[in-house]
Amino acid sequence: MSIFDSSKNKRSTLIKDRNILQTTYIPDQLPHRESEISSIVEILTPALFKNKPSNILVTGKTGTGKTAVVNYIGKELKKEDPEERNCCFTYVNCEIVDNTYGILFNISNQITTDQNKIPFTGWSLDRVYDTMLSDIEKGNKIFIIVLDEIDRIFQKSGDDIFYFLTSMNEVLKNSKVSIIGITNNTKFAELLTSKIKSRLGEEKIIFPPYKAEQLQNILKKRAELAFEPGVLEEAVIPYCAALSAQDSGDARRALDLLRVSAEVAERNGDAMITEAHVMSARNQIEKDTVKEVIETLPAQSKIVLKSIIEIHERKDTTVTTGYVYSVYKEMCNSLNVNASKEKMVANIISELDMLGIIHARVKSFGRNGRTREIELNISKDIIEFIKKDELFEPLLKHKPVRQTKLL
DNA sequence: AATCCACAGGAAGCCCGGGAAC
DNA sequence: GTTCCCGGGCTTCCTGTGGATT
Repeated sequence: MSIFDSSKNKRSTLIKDRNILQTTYIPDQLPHRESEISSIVEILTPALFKNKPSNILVTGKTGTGKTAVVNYIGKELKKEDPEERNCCFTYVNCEIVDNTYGILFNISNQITTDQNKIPFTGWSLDRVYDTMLSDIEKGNKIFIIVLDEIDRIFQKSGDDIFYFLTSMNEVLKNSKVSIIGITNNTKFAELLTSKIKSRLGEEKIIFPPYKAEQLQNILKKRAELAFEPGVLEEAVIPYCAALSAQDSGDARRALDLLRVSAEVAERNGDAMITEAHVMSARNQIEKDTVKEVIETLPAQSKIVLKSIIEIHERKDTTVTTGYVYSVYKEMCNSLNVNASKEKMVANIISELDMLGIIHARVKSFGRNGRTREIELNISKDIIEFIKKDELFEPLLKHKPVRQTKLL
């Protein structure tokens, strides 16, 4: 008898292969990205003949298939040149490693085959540069280096790595280096110095967001592989696609929606996935993201939010900035936290508004001044969720103690 | 039309912690 | 270890504003 038994027995009857619905899965075909693929392939083809392709900057919003397309091309490139005689494809995600050393370490360890690898830490950057340079030279081929989420490095470590990587070719004789930068920040190019901008962005490929019908095709392809036949109600995929297209055109989110819908159906023990499941999946996803946003809010913001909730529950008055501030100050007192000034609280209120947690609009009350009228924009169970935050535990504990004292 | 309330919202300065340079 | 510098959080200061009231 194992604690997993009962759960194991009611294992999925709907989903055949869960992996396919994960966002990390790279499919064999990437529908509606044919033109992007062929432009990148065209740019990269010289690499197969040991000529240096132009550097490419790939931009587009999240979930438009940038990473998938580039990795797919990488896979195909390897098929064309299985022994990596003429070109070698290297992928680094800069979100995970975001300092210059880490990136060089990562690239060079993918490139070098032999023993003298760069250690995880300890060398000076110059030595890493030199080692890498000679490794690349020794390779005697074209190195295509993909830097995903390229804007991350820039934020943390500036642009010296770009400078290094792009200027390598001036020194190299046998080998050459091409860079493919991927970013979802459309303004990324503007942040770079003009010299690097022109080097890095020799070619620019922009990935537009998917339209509803394109999302539909993508989902359909995945669903055929992932689900048992006949478990999807006909309207489910169009519905998922429409919802996602109207939000963002983000294929990742569309897939998440489909996957969570299936999970909801499974948990209910239903034999088919229906529109209703999609609806509740959507609610759940939204709730989860809101929860996460709230959970990661700084303490001050949480206290402001809690103040707003408290006033809101008094029901008798409208919530205004001044009112919030007075409640906020009291609460800081009882929590033993030092309170910020009015302006700060006003800023936090604006922030909460931008996050969509509250709805604040400026309204004039005539002689009674001009201030923001604040409404909550979250559901009841999320309000309960905030109240349970560990930050406010002292408040819960204090009240009963005081009461017993009074008695 | 003028007044006045209770802030909004922008600019500038202060302070503190962390990392780099010495 | 000390100093310097930088960035970001926060405060201070200031001007602006819509509309009920006078």
